[in-house]
This record gives sequence, C-alpha cells and structure tokens, in this order.
Amino acid sequence: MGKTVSKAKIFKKPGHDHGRCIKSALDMAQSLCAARGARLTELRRRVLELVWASHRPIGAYDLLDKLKAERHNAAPPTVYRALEFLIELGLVHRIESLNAYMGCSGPDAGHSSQFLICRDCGSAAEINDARIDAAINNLSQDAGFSVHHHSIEVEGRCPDCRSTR
Amino acid sequence: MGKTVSKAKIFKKPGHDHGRCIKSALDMAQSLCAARGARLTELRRRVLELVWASHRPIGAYDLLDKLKAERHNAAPPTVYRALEFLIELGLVHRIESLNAYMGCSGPDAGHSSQFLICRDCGSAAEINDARIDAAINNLSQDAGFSVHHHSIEVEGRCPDCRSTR
DNA sequence: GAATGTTATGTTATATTATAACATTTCCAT
DNA sequence: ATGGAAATGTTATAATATAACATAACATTC
Repeated sequence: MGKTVSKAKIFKKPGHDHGRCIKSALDMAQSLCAARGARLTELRRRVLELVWASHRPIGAYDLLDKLKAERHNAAPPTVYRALEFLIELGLVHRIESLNAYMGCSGPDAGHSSQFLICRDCGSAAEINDARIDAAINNLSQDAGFSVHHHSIEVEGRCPDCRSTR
Repeated sequence: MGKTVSKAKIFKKPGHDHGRCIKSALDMAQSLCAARGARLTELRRRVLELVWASHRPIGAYDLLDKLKAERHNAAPPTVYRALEFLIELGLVHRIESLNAYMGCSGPDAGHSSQFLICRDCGSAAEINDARIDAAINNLSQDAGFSVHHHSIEVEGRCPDCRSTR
C-alpha cells in the first residue's frame, strides 16, 4: 500500500504543521483535565503551550524567560509549579539527562517516559515500545522489584542531522 | 542444582561481603586504566572507593563532604573532575534522575546505563538486558536514529523494602 | 450573595548542583 | 635537569530547584 517506507515517522520533519501539534496537545490537556477534575488554569495552559513551542526539550529557566515576556511577575516557582502540575497529569515529561521538559505526545499511554534525543539539534521524539516495557517488567519481576515508573533516554543523532552530514 | 530460585540476585543483600565489592571494583579500575593508559591517581582511586562505599547512588556534594574529611582543600571541581574521569572510563555511572553517581558493576560491557532504583531505601542495581538493547537498536534503526548512548532508570521498590512491608 | 475553606499564584530568599577561569603542582619523557 | 602535558588547587559564579510565607481566585454552603 503506497510506497515502501522503512523509516517510521518518529521524528517530526522540519516543515510539518506544528500548529496542529500544539492544538492537539492543548485539546488533549483540556479533556484530560476535565476527566480528572483538574484545573487547567490560564497559566498552566500557557506553560503547556510554551513547552510545546517546539519538539525540543526546554529548560525551566528558558520557559521562565518566555513567560516573563507576558507576565512581569513570573518567577521560578511560577514555572516549576505549573510543570509539576503538568507532569503529574502526564502532559509533560521531564528529560532527566537535560534537566529539561517536553510535552507528552500521548498522555493516555502508561506514565513511562521514553525518548530518542538528538545530540546535534536537540530535538527529541517520544517512543513507546512494548518490547521494552515487557523486558523491564519481566526482569524486574525476576529481581523481585516492583516497578513504579521508568525513564529511558537514548542519545544519538536524528535522521535530519544524519542526512545533513 | 540446588534449590529453585525465582529471584535473580540483582539487588545485594544487606549482609553481603561488601569489602569484596569494593576490592573488585578497584581492581577492575586498576586494570582498565592500565589497559587504556589512563592514570588512576590517588585522588581518583579514592573517589571511586567512596562512590563504592554503598550500593546507593551518592551525590557529588555528599562525596565532597566525605573527601573533605581527609583532604582539607577538596572543592567541587575536585570531585567533579574525578567523576568526569571515572565516567569517561565507564567506571562510574551518573544516575540522571537523582543527580547522583554510582559505581559500574561491569565496566567491560557496553557504555549504556541501566538501573533499578529503590524509592524507599535508595539502593540501586545495575542491569544489562540484551532484549532492551535489541529493542532500542531496532526501533532506532526504524526511526533512522543512530544511537550513541542510552540511559534507563527504573524507579520502584526493591525486594528488601517490599518484604519489610 | 456573604462567609468560609481550598486551591492557585505571588513574592522573597535560599538551597542544591555544576562549571568557568586561572594558578600551581606533579608527572614523565627526553 | 628541563620542558611540556596532565592533574590538582583555588576562587568565583552559573544553572537548576525548592522553602516559606503572603495574597488572590475559586467554589461551595449557608
């Protein structure tokens, strides 16, 4: 069916319609909050929108700078509290290896965090591999370990950066 | 062959002979450095020993405190530089989710970093699951992503903490 | 629709983690 | 012994994150 494609579309192409990514994320957030009885305030919504400004993880203080442009009184707790709320709901993931934050592309799925991160351009793509989940669950069980959450961060080079050189 | 054991011995038991863990780690470091022409100085060796003081990841400043007890002039760069060296050689892993450091139990294996981390007692166990590696390599290839390094951190409860309550 | 409790945000200060930059010392090959 | 490289010392500061308390917004009940 159609042309044979060997590369799964995990990384977004530079020219994609990013407005749709943002809208979709905000819509999902809206309904998820409604379902959970959580309050998606103007501030929280705006922080989520800023996190979604690109497909690159963004640092809390970069976020704060953007926020300050529109809210003179934004301070670290402003952004950290919003992030905490969004992470709690699974709308945002923290990228541990970068101390940065990234919108979740599928908040419905399990609360694990799996990313491919390009060391050249900084873009990241969320993955959700059942084999990995299965292996982690299996080996954890063998070890007598009960899993609460897991985070996988794969550092390397994305297709675009590889083709560029 | 002996009694049937369903739990792999991944987490160390409280009463194990930890002296041997330390000795083994220092010996491996010694030979690895010799093989690579790297200098395992007194300071670096001592930092490695301190990292191996337990099976819990330790923070850089906790390490610094310990070091200060014996080297009055130890400062942050002292410990960070030693850690950098040890990480470079694969003798120590950084636990991203804790901003902490942990001795590597098998510096020979690939340079990936996979841990089960107990949220109750803070102890961590290194794993090295071929299925996970395979899945990551496979999905990365499908995505056109070239892997440089990966880090997996599974948070949960270790066997001891689970049996305690 | 006023009183009340709860949740969210504002505000200030500070803790924690990590690195920059330059000086000095140590090591080792000649 | 000496010159160059690597390691360590030293001081200062950057970057990330949280504590603690004050105020404001919201939502529920009367």
